Amino acid sequence: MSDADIDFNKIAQKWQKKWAEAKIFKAKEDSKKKKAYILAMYPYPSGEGIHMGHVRNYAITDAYARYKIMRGFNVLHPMGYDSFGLPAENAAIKRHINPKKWTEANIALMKSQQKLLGLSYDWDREIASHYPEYYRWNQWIFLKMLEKGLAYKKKAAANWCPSCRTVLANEQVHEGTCWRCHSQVEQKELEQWFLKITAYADQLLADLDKLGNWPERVKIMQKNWIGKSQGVEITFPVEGMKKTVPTFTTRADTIFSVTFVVLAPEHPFIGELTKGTKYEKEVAEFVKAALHESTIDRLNEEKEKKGVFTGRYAVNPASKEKIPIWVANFAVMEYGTGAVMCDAHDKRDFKFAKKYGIRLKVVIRPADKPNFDVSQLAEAYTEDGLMINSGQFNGLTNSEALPKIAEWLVKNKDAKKVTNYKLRDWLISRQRYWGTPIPIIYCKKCGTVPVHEKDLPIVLPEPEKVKFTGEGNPLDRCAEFANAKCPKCGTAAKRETDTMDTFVDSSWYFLRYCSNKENKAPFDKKAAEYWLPVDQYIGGIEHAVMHLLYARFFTKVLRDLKLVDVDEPFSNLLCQGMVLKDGYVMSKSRGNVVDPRVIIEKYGPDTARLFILFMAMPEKELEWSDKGVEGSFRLLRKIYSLATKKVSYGSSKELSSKDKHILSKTHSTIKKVTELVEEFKLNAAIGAIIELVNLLSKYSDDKVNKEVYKEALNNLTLLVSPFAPHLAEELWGLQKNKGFASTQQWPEYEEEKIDKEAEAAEKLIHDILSDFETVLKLAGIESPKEVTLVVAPSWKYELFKILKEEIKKTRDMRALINTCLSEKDLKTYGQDVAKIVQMILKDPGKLPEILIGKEKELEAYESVKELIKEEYKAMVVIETAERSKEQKAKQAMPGKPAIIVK
RNA sequence: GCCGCGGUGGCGAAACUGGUAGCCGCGCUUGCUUCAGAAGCAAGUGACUUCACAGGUCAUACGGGUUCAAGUCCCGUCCGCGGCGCCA
Repeated sequence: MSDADIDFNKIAQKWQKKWAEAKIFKAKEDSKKKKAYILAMYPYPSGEGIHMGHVRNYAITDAYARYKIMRGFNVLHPMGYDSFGLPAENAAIKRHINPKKWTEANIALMKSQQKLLGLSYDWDREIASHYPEYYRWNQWIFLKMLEKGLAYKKKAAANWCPSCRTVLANEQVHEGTCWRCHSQVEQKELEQWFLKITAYADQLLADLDKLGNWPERVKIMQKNWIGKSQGVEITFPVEGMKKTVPTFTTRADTIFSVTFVVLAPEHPFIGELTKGTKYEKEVAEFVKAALHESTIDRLNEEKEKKGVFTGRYAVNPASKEKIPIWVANFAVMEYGTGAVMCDAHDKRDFKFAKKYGIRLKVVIRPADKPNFDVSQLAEAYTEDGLMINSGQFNGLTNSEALPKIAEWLVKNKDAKKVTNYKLRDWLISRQRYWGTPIPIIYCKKCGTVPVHEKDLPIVLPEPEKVKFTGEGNPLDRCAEFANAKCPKCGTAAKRETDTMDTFVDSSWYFLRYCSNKENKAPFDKKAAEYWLPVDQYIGGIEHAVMHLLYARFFTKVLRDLKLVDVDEPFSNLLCQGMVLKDGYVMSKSRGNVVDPRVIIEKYGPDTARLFILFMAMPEKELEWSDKGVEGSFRLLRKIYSLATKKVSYGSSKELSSKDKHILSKTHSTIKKVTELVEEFKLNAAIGAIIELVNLLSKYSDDKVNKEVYKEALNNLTLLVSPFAPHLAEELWGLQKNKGFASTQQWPEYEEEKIDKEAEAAEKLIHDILSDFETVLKLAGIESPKEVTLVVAPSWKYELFKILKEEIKKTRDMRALINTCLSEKDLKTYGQDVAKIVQMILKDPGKLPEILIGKEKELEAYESVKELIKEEYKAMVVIETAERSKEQKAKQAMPGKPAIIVK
């Protein structure tokens, strides 16, 4: 069969069918087997189907899952769809498409593409979050949280388009205007539901330490997101009012420097402070304008800091000075108390004070500048130093003073110790149709009443009954849905029409896979106990904080509800780098999506998988290009033809050096690939496989030993299986093996068969011979009578190899140099390795014994000698290496290697 | 802006705890094979220097520093990507 006849797609279809028939990827709880739960983040079913980023995610996950299967694990490797979300509703609004049908068509599309790839999913466990059987459990968990006091309602701001009378997602706001009507977007306060993730802030922080196999960067991001800080809340009495303004600070050492206080524009005191004063109007106008800006904008340090004086003064509890109270856009209500004490040792405060001519005062000076004054400063002094202008604390360093001042303020009842977090409670209300209805009923008599558990699920009305105009929340206008009876008193009442953030869906879906058909609970407890935690979770780095933090939070809540017995959901995490196209993440809006089907149709799924894996290390970001995809295809074809090639084997029972080389390479490759897969360096694992393939194809005409060659091919097939499973199955069959390659035992390497020197020697022989043949050609000699080989060992290479080993052993370069060189030389040449190497190169006679490792090489030269003798019937003389001779030899035969033919 | 990550040949990229920078692949060059093309096989391929070999010089975004030794560690700058709480 010629190569052109291989139809990789046909092979793929054949084996996909066989796998499905034999149900080899069906996962079943089995307490006798060690389990491995391998999970790729479930995708949002986009209208574009899957793109190369998905292929990367699935190829990585599948390779690992298949590897684990071959390692004898009971593997759970499921797939599902994160099928609620805004795009479906946008499609409904813009193009009048039924969001449910749209979503389900997208799922069908994605699934068909995933099936093309031949992934080892247990499709019987498929889930989708828009199924009522799924989201009823979102509602159930919500009710449990409500019981526990972990769900509550409060006012919060949302983007509001006044002309569409609707809430907008950040995504729907373009440069401050509505995506549809381009009206100016406002911030509007609405009553919304929150989940109390802050109750778990400490645990979420502390348990990061348990996640030893999470990428460090993800843990750091989560840590910063939680943003725990210890500090004090200092109370500033307002002059002339029976009122105090509390402010949070971690820098109590600067209290004597505090010369003004600023309030966030949302701060509830503002009205009261200015009521009836001449400042009232100006402040109100400022507040109104400031509230149009988003929080990110306001915190942006480059953005202009703006503020307005309230006309009121507070008293600094430490210095007793009268200090002005301002309102400023850089203060935010969400952090601390919404009020900031400002001083000369903070960049932002300093700039603000300069701008508005507010008095500043320094309390920390550099140790070397005794006469330090605020007038000398162009910007804030934020370094450490000695305390000045701070009463009894003068002379201390500021880090010494900090706890003392805090203590003193607490003792005087001007402050209390508090722990502050940047983490805020999770706002889950969305004013949209395509999400999980929040199971709450509002009754005029009974107030806010949770839906009865037995009445779950609260099912969304069919899309046909809902109008998607882009105005307001469609559910509000659907009387059939919105009208309900109060679960308590039975009178007419209104249903909550907000739906849940889709991050709720994805916060526990990994549990649902354990028992996706369970209908009495979110999941079967026993099954979850068996499968959890997820042993390997794989997904994009873009989920480093939100999804991964919410899922951890849910797991802890479910643990406290005694539903699961783990603290953490994902014991190992791999964040794959993103696949970019033209510098950006692939997305429809950018129009840079690459459909994998183009590659699959042309080359088959194995090529597509192999190629994306081979392109880069999984963690690294990747700029997509299909340049080189041919290379992966060629590799598969090469493996195929290698496995189907008729080889005439040698008859000798003795293993030749080539056989030894093959044997060693086979086992060293098994070792390497195994280690690399464990480390997820899949690109390098494929590289190692390529080396073995190249070697086998090089030797396949050389009368190799049958057993050795067959063993190599069999092992190669198994090593290839996680990466190109269809091809592996095909070859497994052709090699007359039974069963599926996919379920075979992963090959074990035998250390004693690995002989690095045999591998190196073979390479050397090969190199010399090919050089020799080239020289013959160049010289126009057909049958030489006498051949002199002048062998120049590569000292530099040897030297560095040995030096490297020695350094590793001794960890002391100097000691090593001393054993190699005399004191005089050391002085002359310094301690630069390169120079030493040069010196040694110039005078090989000086080489210390450790540098001489020629024995194996000599053996190789002997082999060359034998081969030449056999082939050319010539007499062969070997002259070992003096550098001068090497050079002479090279000069005698310019352009080519150190071989002289007589 | 803040948090995190990255910047290495013509291209995708390797490099263990600092120790020969560029594994493997693509592309390219030359040769073999072929009626021809495709495919395949063999050799070469960071840049500069040199008739050429040997050799040398310079190279991991930029500028400094630590070290016998830096892609790797430290400081600063520039550029790119992700996240920043209603995209998922």
